[in-house]
Amino acid sequence: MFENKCNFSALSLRFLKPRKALRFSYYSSAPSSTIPPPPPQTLETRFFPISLDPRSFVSALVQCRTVAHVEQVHALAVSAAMIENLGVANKLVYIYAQHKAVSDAHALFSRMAERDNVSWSVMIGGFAKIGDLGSCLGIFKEFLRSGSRIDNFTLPFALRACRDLNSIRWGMEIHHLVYKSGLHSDVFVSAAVVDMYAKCGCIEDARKVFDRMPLRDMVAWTVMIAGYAECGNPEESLILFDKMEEEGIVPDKVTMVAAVFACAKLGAMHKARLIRDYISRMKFSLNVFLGTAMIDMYAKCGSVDDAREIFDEMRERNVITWSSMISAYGIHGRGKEALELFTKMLQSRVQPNEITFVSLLSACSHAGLVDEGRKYFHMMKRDYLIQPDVKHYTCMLDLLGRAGKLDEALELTHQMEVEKDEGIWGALLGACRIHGNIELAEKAAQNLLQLGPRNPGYYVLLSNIYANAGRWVDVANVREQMNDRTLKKIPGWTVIEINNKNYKFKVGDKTHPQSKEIYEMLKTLREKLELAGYLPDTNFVLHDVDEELKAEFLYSHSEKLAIAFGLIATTEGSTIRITKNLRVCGDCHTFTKMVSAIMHREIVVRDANRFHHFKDGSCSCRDYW
DNA sequence: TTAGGGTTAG
Repeated sequence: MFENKCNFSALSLRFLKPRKALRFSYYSSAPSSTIPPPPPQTLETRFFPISLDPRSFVSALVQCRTVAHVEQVHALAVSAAMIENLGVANKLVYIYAQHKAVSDAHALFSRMAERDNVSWSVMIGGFAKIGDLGSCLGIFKEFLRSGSRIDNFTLPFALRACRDLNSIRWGMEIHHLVYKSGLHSDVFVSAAVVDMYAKCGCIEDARKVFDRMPLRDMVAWTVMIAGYAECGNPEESLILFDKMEEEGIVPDKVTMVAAVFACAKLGAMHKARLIRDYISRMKFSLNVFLGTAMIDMYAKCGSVDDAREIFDEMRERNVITWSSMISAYGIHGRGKEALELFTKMLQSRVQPNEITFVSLLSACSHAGLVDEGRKYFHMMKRDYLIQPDVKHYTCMLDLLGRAGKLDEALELTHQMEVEKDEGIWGALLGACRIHGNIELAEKAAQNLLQLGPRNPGYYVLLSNIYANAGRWVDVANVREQMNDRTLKKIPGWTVIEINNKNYKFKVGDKTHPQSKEIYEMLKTLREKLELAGYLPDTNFVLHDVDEELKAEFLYSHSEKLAIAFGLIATTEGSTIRITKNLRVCGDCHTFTKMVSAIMHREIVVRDANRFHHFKDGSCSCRDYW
C-alpha cells in the first residue's frame, strides 16, 4: 500500500492551519476505475492525506509552521518521488529559506537535477534573508555561469546583496546586465539599482539611473531621498522630497523616515518642525521606526524636550528607541536623565545592547559622572555579558580623562584587550588638552602618528597643547609635520538658520550683505563684555603673533560672527541656534556664556561632538567639553 | 512573487 511506502504515519496534521484544510484525494493521477474512492478525510486524521498531485505538496508546505514540519513533508516528497517535480522542489527550498534553515535549503538546491529562475531566486533570497551576503552573491555568480537568463525576480535579490556587501564592482556588473537585458524599464529592478548605487556611495550614478527611469514610484523616490542624506547631502534629500510631492507621488511612512533622517543630518530645527507638521497633517501614526527617527531628529536639531515628547507619545518602543533617547540626553549633557531613562528601560524589561551602553557611557562622560560610568561599565560586562569594544573603552578613557584621572585612564589602556585605534589615543590627547599634561599628550600623539591618521584635528589639538604651554618651537614642528603629510587644518564654519534660510560664516567672513552691522554688533558686544570682566583667551590662537593681533583673530571666529548676526536678525529674547563643524574653541565658549547673560538670550550650539546650551552665563556642558 | 526604514565613542 501507498501508506506503507511513504511512511504516512510520520506526519500528523496538527501543525496545519484548520481553515486551510486540504481536500484530499488518493491517486488522482491514476485511472479512476482501478482505484477505490478515497475514504472521507478530516483534520483529525492521524495519517498523512496528501495526494500525489504536486499542488497538494506545495499547499502543505505553505502551511508548515516549523522546520521540523518542513522536514517531514520533505521526507514524504522524497519517498513519493515528488521531489523531482520542479515546483515542489522550489517550494521546499523557499520554505526552508523562509524558516532560515538556509543550509537545508542549499543542500536540497545543490542536489536538484533541474533548476529554473525561481530555484536560483529563492536560493539567492534565502542567503539574503540570513544576511549571508557572500553566499548570496556566490549563488548569483553561479547562476550567471549556468547560462540562465536573468529576470526581474533574481535581480533585486542580487542587487541587494551588492548593496549590503558594499560591492560596487559586482553592482556595476549587474547594472550592466540589467541594461543589456532591457530590464531597466522594470520599476522594481531600477529602484534596486538606484538603492545599490546610493548605499555604495555612488550617489551620482544612482541619480543618473533615477533620472532615466520612465516611471518612478514611491519606493524609487524614497531610496533616492535616503541615499542623499546618507552620503552627506541632506539638503538635496529635502529638495527631492518637495519635488516628489509636486509630481503627485504620495509618501508613506518609510519615505517619511528618510526625510526625518535627512533632517537629523541637517540639524535644522525649522525643517524639523515643518516635517513634524507634515507627519501630523498626513495622519501618519508613529510606528517604532518613524518615532525613533523623529527622536533622533529632534535630538540632533537641538531640542531634547521635543525628542522626549515623541518618546512619550510612542506606543511601541524597542531597544533602538530607548538607546536613541538615552543618546539624546547624553549629547545635550543631561547625564542624570540619561541614567534615569536607562533604569526605566530595565524596568520595562527591554534588554540593552552594546550601543545602549555606548550611549550611556558617553552620557556619563559628557556630564562628568565618573562613578556612575565605572558602575555601568562593570554592569555591562558582568550582568549583560557584553564584551567591551573599542568604542566602550574610548568612552571610558574620555570619562576618566576629562575628570582629570589621567593615571587611571592610562592604566585602562594597558588593560584593554582590543586593538587601540585613533579614537583611543585621540580621547587621551583630548584629556591632555583639558588638563595640560604635555608628557602624556606626547605619548598619545606618538601613537596617533604611528597609526598614521590623516585627521588634521589631532595635529591641531597637539599644537594647541604646546601653544598653551608657550612651546612655540614644538608648535612649529607640528605644523611642519602637517605640511609634510600635506594635511591642512579643516577650515571652521558656523551655520545659523534665520527665517528658513541658512547663513554660513567662516573666520573673518565679510561676505554677508549685513557684514557692517555684524561687525558693529561685535564691537558693541566686545565693549559690554570687557566691562563685565571678559578677557580674550589668546591661548586658543595658534600663531606666534602679538597679543593684540591674536585678539583680533579671536573676535572674527565664525561662531562669534554667527551669534552677532543672530542677535541682529532674530526677535529679542528668542533662542539662537547655531551649528559648527568643529569643536567650539575655549574662548568662543566663554564669550557665548557671557553673551547669553548680558543679552538675555538662550544660545544652542551644536558642535562636532555634542550640544551646548548657554543660558544666564553658564553652559549645559559645565565646561566639560 | 521580486525594490525602500530608526540608535553608537573622539
